[in-house]
Amino acid sequence: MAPTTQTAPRADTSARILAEAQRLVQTRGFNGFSYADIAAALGVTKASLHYHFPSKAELGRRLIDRYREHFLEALRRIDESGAEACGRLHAYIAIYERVLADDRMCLCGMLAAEYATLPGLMRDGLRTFFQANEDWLARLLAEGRAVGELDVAGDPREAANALTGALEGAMLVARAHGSTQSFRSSATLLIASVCGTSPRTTPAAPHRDGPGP
Amino acid sequence: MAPTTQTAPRADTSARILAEAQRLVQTRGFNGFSYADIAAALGVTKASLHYHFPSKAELGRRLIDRYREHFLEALRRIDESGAEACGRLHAYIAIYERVLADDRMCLCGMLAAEYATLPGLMRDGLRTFFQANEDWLARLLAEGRAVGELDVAGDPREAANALTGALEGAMLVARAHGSTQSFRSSATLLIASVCGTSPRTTPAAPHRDGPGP
DNA sequence: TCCTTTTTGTCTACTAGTAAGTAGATTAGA
DNA sequence: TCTAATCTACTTACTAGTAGACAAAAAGGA
Repeated sequence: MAPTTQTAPRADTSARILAEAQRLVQTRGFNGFSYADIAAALGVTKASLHYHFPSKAELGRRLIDRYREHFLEALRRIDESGAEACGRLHAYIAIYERVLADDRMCLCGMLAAEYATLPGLMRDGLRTFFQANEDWLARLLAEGRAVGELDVAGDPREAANALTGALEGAMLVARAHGSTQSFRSSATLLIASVCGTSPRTTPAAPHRDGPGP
Repeated sequence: MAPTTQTAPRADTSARILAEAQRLVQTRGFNGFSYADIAAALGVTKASLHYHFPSKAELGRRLIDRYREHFLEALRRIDESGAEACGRLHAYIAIYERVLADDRMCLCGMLAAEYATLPGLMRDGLRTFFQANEDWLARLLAEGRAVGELDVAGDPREAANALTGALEGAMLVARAHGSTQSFRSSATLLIASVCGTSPRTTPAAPHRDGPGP
């Protein structure tokens, strides 16, 4: 294997593996990279990766769980911002926008495409992510409608599901299109469809603590 | 290789390869299957596949081109149906619905996720597909708005782009969700957002001549 | 403090299996 | 007899995953 000089063990290897693996999944898909790719990027051997994450399936599951936790943290921050429904919706969409600005697809959106080829553990994790995501969004829509701020027809859960799908799809085609602008204009239209007036609060400040969500 | 008894050459092998390859891309992604999978499903050898499609990249490109042609044919049929804008929009969405009913993702939506890993030839084909798709849809939206039938705000091209993305994304999450209903309710909301009243014509009859689009 | 033991993380060197792709013989039909 | 289509048998490269040696640090005991 490549590195012939023995490097000192470093405590953050697990974290570095996760970060690089997440980047690879978000840009190339779970079937689009190998342990060798991670190893090369990090300057370690494949065996070392297997020490930290025995199988690719376990690594994948960890990535999903971590992504969901980061995502839910971001949602919690939005809740705590005290913004009105429309501002919170803008902040929600800004999360997606930051992912795309980094030339990435949503981790779980990418994995959703590969769903049929994923190990069972990962499939369960995916469903949990989308469920939690849509739960939060449905609550936001319901509250926004209750105070007369948002225009949501029918079941908020269905609207949340549609909005999630629309955002994931907007990222998908924007990446093939090679234009972030494509996503931005789609997002604007989606916002306008539920949020007639312009937001009364600015979106939450973009946080950049880690690689995701 | 598996088949030891020499089978008689059959003229439709190319077509059978394309059909099976398309099914595999739509269910597993371009990186989620191999020539061996197609060979096994068809009872031929890998070498035989390479005779018809020298490389996987060429096979992929052929799949995209064919898919686009079938798709545009379907759009032409909708145009020729003489339905009003709202009915044509329903028929357009019915195309996606039929793909999903077959437990498949849109071929190009799937490939869009894998975009970064695709050979150049395939990337070009993908962009052409989305361009043609959105061109048609933008024209429909513009016409529908001109006759006062559709409620489209802003540039019809941007609305078409957003709608395409929303439908692709709705398929994506519906597949992970395991429920066709998820797609259907999203589609209903999307239609309602531009097409206030119910359609005055029934959607075009589902054609089933081939494997796609 | 010095010495031993254990733990942690890494490496080299391998396995078995699969990937795409090729060379060349063989068959069947026009 | 020629050509299209198929087969057998292979190559090279990569896949996930493993066994076991090694080094450094941490922990514990005298």
